[in-house]
Amino acid sequence: MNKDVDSTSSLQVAELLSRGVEKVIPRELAEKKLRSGEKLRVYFGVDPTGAKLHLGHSVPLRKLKAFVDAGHEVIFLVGSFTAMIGDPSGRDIMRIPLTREEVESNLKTYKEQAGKILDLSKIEVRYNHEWLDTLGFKDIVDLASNFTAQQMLQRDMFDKRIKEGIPIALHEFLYPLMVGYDSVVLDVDCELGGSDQEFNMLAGRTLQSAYKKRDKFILTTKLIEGTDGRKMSKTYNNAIYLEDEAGDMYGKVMSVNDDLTKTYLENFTDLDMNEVEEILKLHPKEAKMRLAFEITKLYHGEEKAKEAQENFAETFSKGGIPADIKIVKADKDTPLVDIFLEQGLVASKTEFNRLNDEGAIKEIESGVYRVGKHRFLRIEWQD
RNA sequence: GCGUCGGUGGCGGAGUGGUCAAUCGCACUUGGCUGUAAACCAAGCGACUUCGGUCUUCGCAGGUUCGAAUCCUGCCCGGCGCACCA
Repeated sequence: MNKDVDSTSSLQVAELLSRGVEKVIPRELAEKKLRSGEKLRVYFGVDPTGAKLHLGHSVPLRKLKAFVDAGHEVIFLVGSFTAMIGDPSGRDIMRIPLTREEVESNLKTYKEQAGKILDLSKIEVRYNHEWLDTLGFKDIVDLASNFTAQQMLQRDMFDKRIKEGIPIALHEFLYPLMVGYDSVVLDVDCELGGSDQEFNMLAGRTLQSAYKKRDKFILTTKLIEGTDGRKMSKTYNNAIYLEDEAGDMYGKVMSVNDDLTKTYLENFTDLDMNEVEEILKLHPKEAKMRLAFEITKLYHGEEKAKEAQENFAETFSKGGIPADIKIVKADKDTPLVDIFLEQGLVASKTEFNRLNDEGAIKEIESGVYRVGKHRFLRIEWQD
């Protein structure tokens, strides 16, 4: 049952602490704990906010998996209580608190997505409302006494908000206390999180050592750029989602800046770093195709990934017709505009006319239309 | 509560009675060049149109005016200051 931890070789420790990792605080403690050969208690906390997970989210999840694979005791903490409050980190406006019902439905979605990376059944799942629900005011005051107003105000986003006159609600200061208290209850050796969680995790470290005398180290994972080089985020429309179809996923990776191929290989695939180096010696396009293949394979399996690759080559390199092209039947008297509009290929008739003027609408073979780069439709005309 | 400033298109941010479907930047779309990369060049970016125009937009609701995003009234929302420390 209690199998030996097999991550004690320096090489494995180095990989655990470097790949996809932004910071390890404090480093010496992390190395000492990992080298000791003991099974560590590690946790990763997430507020189920209902977001669609993208590759950026996969970095900490994959790191968590690495800890599971190395034989450590891993806890997946659901911020069932904290999600109702909202994390101010990285936010320039106040977050709207969620209801418990929303949290529950979000969690379901989250688990489905995270399940693509992690086998959640192998992990202990906890919910922080278990202990945060019942905390009294006295306990909170006590927790708060471990921090100063200055520490809170120094945080970037608060500083920024003050300068820009955007409100900071008082409860937003409480968030780090709450997630910090999670550490106290769970009493762990290590906490994982995105780099935006550094402050919160450090607060947990302070509290845990004050209350439990166990010193944990924290490990933050890197923030990876999206397809256009900016931070991967829904708002920038540059994210590759875990739920993207194989073809889509492959295509999106192909549209990423060449400069990011290495970063993506390192952080989004399981390939050995030596192999990564080999791949990078290829022509940039070849390297990226390999990257797209590997990522697609991870989420859709080898077969789908191959199909996606072949389809991509056929459609875009040769200018052919995609294998999964949408087919509609239409009366031969129906104007093209109406069909396109109905099928969502264009947003309005005006847009249709505009695209048409620009030469963006082409009939690449009888009945097969291509709008712009990646909108296709096959129409079967009926008499 | 009082005072004060402000709410404009995905975002930032002009405009302060007509020439405003609304300058500009970013984002986005499309064409060119390509490797569906980047960079670069060009065009577009409310809807409908018989391409002449027409219609709906500038927090919400009314009003003034030949005419309002622009003026007035009321309402809603937000910032800041004051009210405690002084």
